[in-house]
Amino acid sequence: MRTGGRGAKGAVMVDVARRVGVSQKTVSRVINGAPHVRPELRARVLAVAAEMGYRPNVAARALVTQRTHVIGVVAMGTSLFGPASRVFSLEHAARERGYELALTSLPDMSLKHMRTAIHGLLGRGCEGIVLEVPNKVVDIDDALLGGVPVATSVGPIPHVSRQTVITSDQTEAGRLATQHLLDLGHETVWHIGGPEHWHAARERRQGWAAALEAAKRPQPEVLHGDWSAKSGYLLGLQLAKRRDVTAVFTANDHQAMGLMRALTEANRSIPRDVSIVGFDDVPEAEFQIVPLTTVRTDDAAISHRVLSALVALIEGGEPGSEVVEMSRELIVRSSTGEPAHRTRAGSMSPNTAARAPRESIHH
Amino acid sequence: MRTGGRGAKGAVMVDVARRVGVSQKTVSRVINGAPHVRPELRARVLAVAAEMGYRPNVAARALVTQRTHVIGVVAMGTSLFGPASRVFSLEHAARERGYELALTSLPDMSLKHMRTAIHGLLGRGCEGIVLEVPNKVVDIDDALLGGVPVATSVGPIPHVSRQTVITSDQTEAGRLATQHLLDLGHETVWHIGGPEHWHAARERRQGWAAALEAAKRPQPEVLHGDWSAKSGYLLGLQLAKRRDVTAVFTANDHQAMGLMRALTEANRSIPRDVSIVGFDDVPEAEFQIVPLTTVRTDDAAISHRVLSALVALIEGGEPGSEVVEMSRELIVRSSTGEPAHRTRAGSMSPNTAARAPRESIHH
DNA sequence: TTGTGAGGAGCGAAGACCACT
DNA sequence: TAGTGGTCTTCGCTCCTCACA
Repeated sequence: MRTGGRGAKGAVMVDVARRVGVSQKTVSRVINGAPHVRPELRARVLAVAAEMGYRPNVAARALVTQRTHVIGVVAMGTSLFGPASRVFSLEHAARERGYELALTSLPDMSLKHMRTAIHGLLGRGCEGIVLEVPNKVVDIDDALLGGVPVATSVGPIPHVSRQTVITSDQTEAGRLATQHLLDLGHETVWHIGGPEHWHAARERRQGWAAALEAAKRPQPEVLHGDWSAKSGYLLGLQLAKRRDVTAVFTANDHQAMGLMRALTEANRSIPRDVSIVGFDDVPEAEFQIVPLTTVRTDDAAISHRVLSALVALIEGGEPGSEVVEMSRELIVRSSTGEPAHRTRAGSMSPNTAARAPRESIHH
Repeated sequence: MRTGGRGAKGAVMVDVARRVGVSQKTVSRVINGAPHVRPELRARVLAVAAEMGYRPNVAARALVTQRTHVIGVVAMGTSLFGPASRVFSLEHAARERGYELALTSLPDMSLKHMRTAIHGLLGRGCEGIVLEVPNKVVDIDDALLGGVPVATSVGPIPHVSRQTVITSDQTEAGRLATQHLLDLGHETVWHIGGPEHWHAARERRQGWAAALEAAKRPQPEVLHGDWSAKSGYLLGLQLAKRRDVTAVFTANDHQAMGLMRALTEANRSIPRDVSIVGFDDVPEAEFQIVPLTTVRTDDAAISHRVLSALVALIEGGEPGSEVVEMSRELIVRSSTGEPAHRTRAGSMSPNTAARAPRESIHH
């Protein structure tokens, strides 16, 4: 067997070695850029390898080096904008560092699925795991992990020792959004939050609460959505009934869209009757019928940090936690304005929503 | 060495075998569910394996079986709704069949990146490739692929012999959208298409053209966006200037959103002055300030078909092409209505856009 | 003969160690 | 003594062959 060609299966190192007339080890050295090979020989080996279409066998290499360079990702709600774009950021970050991702997306957050997912990832030989699921639903421990490290930005995972938690201070971003509304003159700000088991939802809510507290304003009861536009709409119908609601901060843009719909349906105009601030700055936020004021954060940077931290753990670093100052920027568009009673004289137009935006749109 | 425990690295088959007092081969049989093992012995082996936290080494297995069960995916524009959700559908489909995905997302569509991506995937030992990029920018050939099969729903890839193309008739969906507008009484329908190198964009446009042709209506010049809300907005500004535009079919929902914004900015109301049909039925389409009429297709089903086709090729099937009847459904909401001149008597309200929707929203 | 099990040979590459210049 | 390059072994597992009830 193995008479050189071996059909469609592709050449292996020995084949290249024989063809060049050197040992397999020498080819190995060339392929891995190891020293102690004359430049001319190196070039010849490379040439022959390319000519034969040689491609190193990852399995063989992984077997002997005990390294797979695979990083597992457990994600959820991947049809959502946030989670989806984070996965792709992770993918890029991993590639840059010579790792690849093994993705598992969970249909729901049952604990059983979680464990199965982790188990599967471990079975694939991944050397570290990134969790992109609500940390409250993660039920794993050191025994299950078998020493594989974890990194995440969703908050600390209980019962896992080798982990690094990246905390991206979203509180400040939530505070920023709320403060903007207070600055405009609103007496207080309502909040449509995300699911409480999501770390990001809790932080944004905390930021909102902090801003109100600092300004000594009453804190209305929080309404909790599920990130979807529909939940924003349903909760928005409730808010629309209350005449004392003049400003709302929603935990993400899609909920804000639903809210805008609900308010419109109740004949409350935006921003004359109610001002709205979203979160995420999804690409279409700027192009809503009422362009949405929102907070833009640098999610990709966080993903990169998470991946760096994980790689550090894999390569022998110490577990720990880092608080990362997440860049955030308030993008003011047309969905926010002063409360009606303060500008009553100037804006009696029946159709504020359809007016030209305050901010020109950039191309 | 290898004195049973071997520290944190986990047990291997021999360890389990020794512990049970059988040969390593017997453990192998048990793990792989092979016959010729007494039930009691099987149970004991399983118990000990679990107790020791034994996990098969995928690299070793792959090395000897020459199978990796990895499927490569080359995706693009993954922050877009369509591509992102397709990737996750593929992931589920793959898992069901015992395969896993290796994802590569391209930052842009340079040919160089394409080749690098394929090369990387092949280097990882993937047994098949799914292309989720515009087929026009794919520059690969049998030599590069080295016999690895390809499956895709983006149209045939030149110079690749082992491929199966799943054609999901989106033409019909485009026709449906256009016909709806014609049925409402619009003289003709304008079209904001997607990038022409995307197969889906071409098909949707063709459907639009076919509907107009069948009805013997004039075909306005097509405007081409890039799937983004911003492009819909910019092109929409042009359409807004023309008083003869009463109906527009956009190739996706996000472009439709931009268009709605542009029309609103130009003080044209939706649907009184202009009716709009989108495509995709993204979750937030229903909750826009003017709920969007759109076409919903079963993308996930197509992804499953693509994956099935690829697995068939991997496991020895014949290349070919399948035309799949893609299920589609027109979701009529508030962004479409009869043209103004036909209902002039009844709807002189200055603010049609903000009125309650025609369709009640389901919970 | 039919289960049931053990023993040995690789899979493809990398590392330790040795042997030439 | 450096620099070069070759030999032999090993990684963990599956398949093939063969020995025993």
